[in-house]
Amino acid sequence: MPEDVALIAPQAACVKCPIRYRAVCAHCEKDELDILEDAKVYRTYSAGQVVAWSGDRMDFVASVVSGVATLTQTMEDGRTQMVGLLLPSDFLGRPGRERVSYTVTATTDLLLCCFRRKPFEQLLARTPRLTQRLLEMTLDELDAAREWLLLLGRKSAREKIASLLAILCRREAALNKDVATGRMTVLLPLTREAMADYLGLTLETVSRQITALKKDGIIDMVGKRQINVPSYQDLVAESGDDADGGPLI
Amino acid sequence: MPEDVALIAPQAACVKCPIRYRAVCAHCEKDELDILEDAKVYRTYSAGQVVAWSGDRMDFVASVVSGVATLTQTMEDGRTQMVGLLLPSDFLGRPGRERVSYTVTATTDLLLCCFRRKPFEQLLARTPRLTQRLLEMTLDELDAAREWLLLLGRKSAREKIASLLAILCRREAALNKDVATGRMTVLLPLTREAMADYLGLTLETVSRQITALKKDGIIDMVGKRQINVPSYQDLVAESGDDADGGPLI
DNA sequence: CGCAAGCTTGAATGCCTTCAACCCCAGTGG
DNA sequence: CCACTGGGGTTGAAGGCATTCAAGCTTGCG
Repeated sequence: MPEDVALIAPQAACVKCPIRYRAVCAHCEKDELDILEDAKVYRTYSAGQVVAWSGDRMDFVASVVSGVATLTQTMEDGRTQMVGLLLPSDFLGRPGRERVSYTVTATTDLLLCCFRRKPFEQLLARTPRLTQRLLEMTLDELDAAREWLLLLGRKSAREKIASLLAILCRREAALNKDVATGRMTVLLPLTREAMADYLGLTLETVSRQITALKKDGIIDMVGKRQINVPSYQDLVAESGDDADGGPLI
Repeated sequence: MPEDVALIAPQAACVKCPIRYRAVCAHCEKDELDILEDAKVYRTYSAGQVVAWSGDRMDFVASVVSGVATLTQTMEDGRTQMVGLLLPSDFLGRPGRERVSYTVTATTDLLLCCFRRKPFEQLLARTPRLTQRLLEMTLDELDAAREWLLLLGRKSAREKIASLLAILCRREAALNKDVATGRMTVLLPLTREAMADYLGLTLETVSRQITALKKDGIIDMVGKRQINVPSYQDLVAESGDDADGGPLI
């Protein structure tokens, strides 16, 4: 099998799914879940693999079950900006649109729970609960994008790095139904270059600022990818956000 | 009446509304429209007025009928980033959230078609068409936010200005169910400072780059606010986007 | 008229980028 | 076994683009 084709993985039952209550299917009842169960296919991608190129047809939408994927936009001269960071339970694809607008890349090994687009759209049309959940998730993503606009538009390189690490801490904590605080540790799912594309910086600047945060005791590292945060609050203080940093409810 | 309280304006019938087929109510049937008709109240704000401060309770959601509003985020030290630009037919507010996350400001005289939040949420819950329309609009806004991320993260000051003007040209054309091309003219709904907040620049840089585009014949101006674009294509060429620049469908 | 808000222009500074060299380390094959 | 290789990462020096600070202009309006 060619390396650039996704593997179809054996699939687990929805009721045992680790993202059962956080993904687009969160509020589905038994009968709706049965329909999704029949329509779904698991696919796996390995770190670095491109899931779809901008402009490609994509005949499925999906939930991220495990791993991390990014959405990126590239200008003609090669400048690249990440515009989406998809973590477990996040939704990939836009119902009603058959071509993807952004290049989708697996930055770690990735497991997607895929639904063929047409059947999924039909189910959407007759399952208000599903539409409502997707709306809720899209609104959350819009809020996240707006935080990101502030980061890109107004924050210094140091604040950008601290913000990204704080975001990863919060997502990590949320996975365990917890709240970020005190001592934390994060495994970076991104290369320095991907971090730079997220933050609108160069990879050299990312590297320098990580070194600076390390020197100042805000973080320390085990290898290149594991980051220990002695105090989440101190990290947030470096991010330029106000104390809680959490979204309003 | 104190200046900072919105005026309640006399309201027109929904069937004669200029945004009838583009706003959140676009796909509503007669009976659904009747409910909205009863629940709606028009409010007007004058240019510069704040509609709601970040963190305020807002007991209504609304459609922009005419005029322009912005959503902005401000850091503790005063750095400000615009995170939303609401033009006619755009939706304001988030169902399910009683406090606003961003400061909402009228940058021109503004007419809002307001719905009390609770009744609107109830209608949403039992009117799938309304939810679907709101989902569609939110997805469009997310796409726009992602274009914006590229702009803030990777474009030069000159490209940023050209991009903003091109966006305004496109929105202007869309109002007339048209497509931007050739000679265009835009009335800037934003001060230089608001443009700077949109673009992640200082107002001085905005001013300098507008002067530069003028000098290069990409635009010319009548007063400070009316911008003539001799060639929309030339403007887009300055924006760094590829030729069509339009979103994929 | 005179003021203030919005805007323009100039000069100096600084942050981040660019270009370049080098390090680290895991995987590979002689 | 170990030299080789290449991807990912770090560090240094120089330069550029946008910011900062400052002054002056334009225009609408009380």
